[in-house]
Amino acid sequence: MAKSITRKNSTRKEMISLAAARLFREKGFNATGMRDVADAVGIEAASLYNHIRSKSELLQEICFRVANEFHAQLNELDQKPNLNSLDRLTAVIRQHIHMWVTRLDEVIVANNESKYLDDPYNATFQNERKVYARRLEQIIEDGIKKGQIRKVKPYVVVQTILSAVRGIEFWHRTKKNISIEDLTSTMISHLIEGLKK
Amino acid sequence: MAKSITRKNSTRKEMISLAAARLFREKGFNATGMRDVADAVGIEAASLYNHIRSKSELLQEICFRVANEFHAQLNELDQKPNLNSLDRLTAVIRQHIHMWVTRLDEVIVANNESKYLDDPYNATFQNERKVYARRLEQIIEDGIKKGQIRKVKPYVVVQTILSAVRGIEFWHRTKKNISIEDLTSTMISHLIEGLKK
DNA sequence: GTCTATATAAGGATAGAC
DNA sequence: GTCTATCCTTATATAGAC
Repeated sequence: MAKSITRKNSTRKEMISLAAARLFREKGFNATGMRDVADAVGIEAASLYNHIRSKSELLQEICFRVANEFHAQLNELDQKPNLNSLDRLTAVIRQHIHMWVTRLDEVIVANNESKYLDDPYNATFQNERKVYARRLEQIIEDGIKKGQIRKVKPYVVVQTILSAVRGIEFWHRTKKNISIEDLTSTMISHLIEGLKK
Repeated sequence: MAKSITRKNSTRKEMISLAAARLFREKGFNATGMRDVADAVGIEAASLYNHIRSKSELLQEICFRVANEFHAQLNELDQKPNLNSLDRLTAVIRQHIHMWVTRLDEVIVANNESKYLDDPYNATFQNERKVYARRLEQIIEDGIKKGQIRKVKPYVVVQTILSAVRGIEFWHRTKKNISIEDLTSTMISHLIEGLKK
C-alpha cells in the first residue's frame, strides 16, 4: 500500500521532471514558467507544489541525475583494466554520444542551464564537471606515457573532445541524412586519429 | 558639432552594448535586468532608453555584430586562392580562437543567448550560422576531392571543429597554466591531423 | 492531490520634471 | 540626457476549499 503510493508519486514526479527538462532545454530555465511545466503535464501550476518543492529543485535533480550517470559510466570503464588509452577514449566518446541520443533534454539542460543552480549546488556541480574532466585527463596522460598518444596538452584535448561531443545538440536541429553510426564513426576517427603518434 | 554628438552617442551606446554583453554572458539574457545593465554603466535604468530601444535590441546588435565579423573573416580567406584545404581549415581555427580570446563576451552571447532573439531575428541568425557552416563544409569537400582529407562526413567534421573551438568558453574559467599558443597548437594538431589521409 | 484565488516580488518600459 | 516615480505585466509560491 505504501509502496503503490510511493510509486505513484515518483511516477508523477518523473513526468514533471522530464517535462521540465524538455522545456528548460527548449526555452531555457529562466524563460520557462511553472505554468508552462504545469501545462505540459496537464495540471495547474499550483498543483506542481504537491510534488516538488520549487522550480530550483527541478533543475537540481535534472543536473545531478546527469552528472551521476556520467560518473557511473566512467566507473564501469575503470573496471576494464585491459583497455588501452585510445580504446578507453573511444569508449568514452561512444558513451557520451549515447547519452546525447537517449537523454538529449536532460544532458543539454545539465550543460547549458546548470549555471542557474543556486549555491551551493552550482559550486558542487561545477566541481563534478572538473573532477570528471580530470579523470579523462588521466587517460590521456597514461596514453602519452605509454607512447600511444602524441605529446599534447591533456587538458586541452579533454576539453576539445567534451566540447565536440557536446555539439551534437546542434546536429540534432538540422535534417541531415546522417545516421548515428556515421556520426559516431566520423567523430571517433577524427578525434582519435588526431591523437595517434 | 553634429559629428561630436554622434560620436558621443555611439560611444555611450557602445559602452552599454559591451556592458550588456558581459552581463548576458555571465548571468544569461533572461536573468539580466535592465537595472543590472544600468548599474554597470553608472546610470539609472530609465536613462538607458535614450540610447537603445529595448533589451531585445541589445541582444540583436551583439549577435549580428559577431555573425558579421565571422563572415568577414571567412571572406578574407576566400581571397587567398593558393591555400590548400588543410591550411584553410587551420586558418579558420586560428580565427575562431582569436575571436574567443579578444571578444569573449560577445561571442559567448552570440552562441548561447541567440535563441532568445525575437523572430524574425532568431530565424535570420540561425540561418547565418547555417550558411557559415555550409561554407566550411565546402572546404572539407574540396579537401576530400583533392585527396588531402580522408573520406569523412563534412557536416560532422565541421560541427566537431566548431563545437571544439566553442569549448574555449569553459577553458577560460579554470586557472590552468596553458598559454594561448599551447592551446592553439594542441587544438590545431588534434583537429587537423585527425583529418589527414 | 487538485483546484481557485491571491500574496508578494521583480522586470521592462514610459511620463514628465529638470 | 538623466533623473524620480510609476504603470503594467508576469512569475514563483502559498492558503484554503473541495
